Amino acid sequence: MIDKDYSPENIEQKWYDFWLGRGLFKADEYDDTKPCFSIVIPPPNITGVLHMGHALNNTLQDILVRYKRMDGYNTLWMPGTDHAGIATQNVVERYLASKGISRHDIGREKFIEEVWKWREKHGNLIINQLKRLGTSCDWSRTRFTMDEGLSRAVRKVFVSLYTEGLIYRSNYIVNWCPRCHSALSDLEVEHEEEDGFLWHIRYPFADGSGGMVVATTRPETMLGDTAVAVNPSDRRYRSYVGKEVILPIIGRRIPIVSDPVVSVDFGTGAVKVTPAHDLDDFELGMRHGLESIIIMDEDGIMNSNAGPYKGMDRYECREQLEKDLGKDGFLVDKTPYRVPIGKCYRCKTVVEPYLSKQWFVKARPLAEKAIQAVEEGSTRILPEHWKKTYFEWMNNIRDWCISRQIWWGHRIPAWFCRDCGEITVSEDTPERCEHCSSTNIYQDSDVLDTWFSSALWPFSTMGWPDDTPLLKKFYPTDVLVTGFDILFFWVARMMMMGLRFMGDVPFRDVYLHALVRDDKGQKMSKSKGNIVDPILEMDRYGADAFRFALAAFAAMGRDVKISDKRVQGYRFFVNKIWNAGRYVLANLEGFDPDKVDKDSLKFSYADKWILSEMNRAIVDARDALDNYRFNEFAERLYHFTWHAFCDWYIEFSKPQLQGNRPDTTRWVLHRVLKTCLELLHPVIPFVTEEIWQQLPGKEVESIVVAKYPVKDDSLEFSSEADEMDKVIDMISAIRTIRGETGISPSERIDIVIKGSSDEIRRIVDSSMSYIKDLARIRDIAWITDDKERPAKSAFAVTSDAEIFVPLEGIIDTLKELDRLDKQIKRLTKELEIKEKKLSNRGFLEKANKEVVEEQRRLRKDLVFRLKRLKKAKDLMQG
RNA sequence: AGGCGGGUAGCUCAGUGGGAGAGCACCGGCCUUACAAGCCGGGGGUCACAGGUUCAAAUCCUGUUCCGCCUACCA
Repeated sequence: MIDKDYSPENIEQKWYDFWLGRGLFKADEYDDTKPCFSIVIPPPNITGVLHMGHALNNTLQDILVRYKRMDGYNTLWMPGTDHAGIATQNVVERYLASKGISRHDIGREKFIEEVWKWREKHGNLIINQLKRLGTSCDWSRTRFTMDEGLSRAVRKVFVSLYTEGLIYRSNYIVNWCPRCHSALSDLEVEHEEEDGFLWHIRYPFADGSGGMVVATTRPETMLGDTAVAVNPSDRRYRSYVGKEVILPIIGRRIPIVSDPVVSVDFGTGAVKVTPAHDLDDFELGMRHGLESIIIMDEDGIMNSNAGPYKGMDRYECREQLEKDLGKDGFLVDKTPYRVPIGKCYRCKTVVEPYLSKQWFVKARPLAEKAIQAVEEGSTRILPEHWKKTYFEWMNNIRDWCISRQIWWGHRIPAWFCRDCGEITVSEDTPERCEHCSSTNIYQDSDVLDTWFSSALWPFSTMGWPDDTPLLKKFYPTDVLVTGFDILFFWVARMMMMGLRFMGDVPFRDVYLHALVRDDKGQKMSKSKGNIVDPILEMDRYGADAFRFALAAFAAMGRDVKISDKRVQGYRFFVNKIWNAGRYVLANLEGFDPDKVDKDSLKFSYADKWILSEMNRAIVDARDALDNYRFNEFAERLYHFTWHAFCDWYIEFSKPQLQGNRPDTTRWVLHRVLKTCLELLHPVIPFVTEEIWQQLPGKEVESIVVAKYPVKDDSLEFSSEADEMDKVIDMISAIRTIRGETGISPSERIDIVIKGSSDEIRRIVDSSMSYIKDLARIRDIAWITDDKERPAKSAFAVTSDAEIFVPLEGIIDTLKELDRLDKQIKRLTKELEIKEKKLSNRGFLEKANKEVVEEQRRLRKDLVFRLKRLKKAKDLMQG
């Protein structure tokens, strides 16, 4: 027997340990008897702490994996973590700083050691939090992007792409974070607009004949200007092209060039050109053969090219420069302006476009196949509308800057020769330059973008570049479940790398879920203070309720809005399951389903009804999961479990257990509860296991590996189920009368029924006990003639019967008339709509026959009920 | 600038051609031995707005408007 009260903390850890102990989450690459299903986890950062995004992401994956595992698949859910270069380096630097140490104090090697130490100590936090959620990963295979095997994959990929010319090193404008001290890829920059200014600065002509005014949002960059550009079609400036201006303060003579990229109508129509500090300017500079002058260092401090501003921070320089320009009369205007700002997505520092030598991946050739794969449907992107976004980005893809000027990460396998200056790229550490054989070589100090190794995740985790049995069996994976925010960062790049190195897509489906927001739809953030902490939610309500809430809100393509209160709501559901379990178990003592001869069972109406409902729930649940409709899955089972099984069947079972076929009832209770638990297990793993373990008649050691329910045609009784629906309608109708006329629930009453057919009488007669029990009826009398209708009585009509509650003195006649009027009014309105529809010739001719038939049937029903209601009203007034 | 998503009950959202739904909140009645974390009953919506297609529109098309997000080199 299970405890009276449900408390998650008593069961969650227990069963998780049990599952791990039995190795139930393990995949078997040598098993050839089953179909396969595989997923790789989106690896969380080792610095990460479980947030709602992780919780949603992993809950959805776990639902799929548990479903497939139960459905007989050889299932691999590959777990692991990501080394998160910049983020981790930041964290460890902060930690060292608290002890008064900088990474430069201890040097690269020692620092890396410190990071590994840190990882040993803290890197498992998030993994443990995932376990708390109940995730059924094959933990024995846990990978880390910095593992030797994965590092080998990184080196191999780098070398082959380099050899093919798809990786190159070049001087280019990159997004530079002066705080992280590193280049960033385009994706790692967050764009937003801020209040700023547009400065108008006059550059005098070199020949002293006047000057021209340029507009800029970053005046300090003028120190690196090497030209002024105008649009060739701009009449105002046409004659100036070819002349020179003198750069104020610096005094450098720079040319005026013309280029179509310049907008005539922005600012003054003349733009200052700083090739070393702006992407457009750099490209313009290339076209016009302009010099690039770098004016600040890697910390954003002005260098000697900045003349008098050397040593100033870029913003300090901006202020001072503005003063100086004003003093010398060069500053013509300063107007407020919304300035687009790029910020480092890690530390929010304003990035500086910066000219430097970096490694790039030539993305376009790789993108082509990735585009094609989605076009052809080798990989499906769901929800579909993300396809367009994917294509949009892929079609306009730019080269990917992969070098980072930090220490923590995969060091670039390239060596420079001090003698000949050439580069040697090699998987293994080379002893000499492959160009001049000099031994005077040194390795590039940069590391690779973390996403470079993440891009290999679906196959590097399975042992690539070795040709492992795991790869053979489980690549490509079946589905990738991840947030849409890393569609480009990660999904697109895995597609490119998978196709290039495995010759096949990394996954058949990509299911992109939404972001988790608060209940007002706002993004969660620490500064807003609206964070919902998943660990706290699990502490309060249990992992089961928490998971169910996430699944129930995960409608495809919509944000997941969640609040503490909503999780609590589903805690009530889990509690409901718990209590249903208690009820069934209490009635199953001494019962062994294996000893029951199924053919000898004599199912009642109610039995047949719930078994048929069960079949429908099974079909719907499977259909929902097969199509990633998690919310439908959750809601469908919620409804079946609570409102079909608990609200109706368990109540039906009570009189049945007292009747003459208790064993049949037990069999049904057992069967339906077991099925409920198995259906729900993917989303509610713990409580389902706790109850399931106590059920008699288990075939396997755990619900984790129980067969996922399939529709059982031998338990399908649709016509009897329909008849039971009529009984349910009648019980509801009687309850409504009771509720609306204020008859005390404890009072048993007599009713009179006039059926519309012999059929209904037969049905009611054989369902008498249910009606009496659930509607609290003492006696049911039948009438066949309208003359027998009781005069002063409350009245209700269903599609099949009229129900009278003759309680003179107890019912208020006026109130009852009012009640009847309200119903008559409502049904009349409905009937009008039907009449209109059915008198429409176009409808009769063009609509489907079934639809017309259905409308006719509904009209007939309405006519019947209206007629009876009016009659009841007449009688009441009479 | 372009793209995408959304506007349905008081709140949060399902529903994508044929009778407007759920959960929560609200109102009324119940401690009926699985469950008061519960049971029974009830009220509540011009489906953003305007056109169009159709026998039929919350659903498809066009436009308007408001909100959110993403991409973009107008300094």
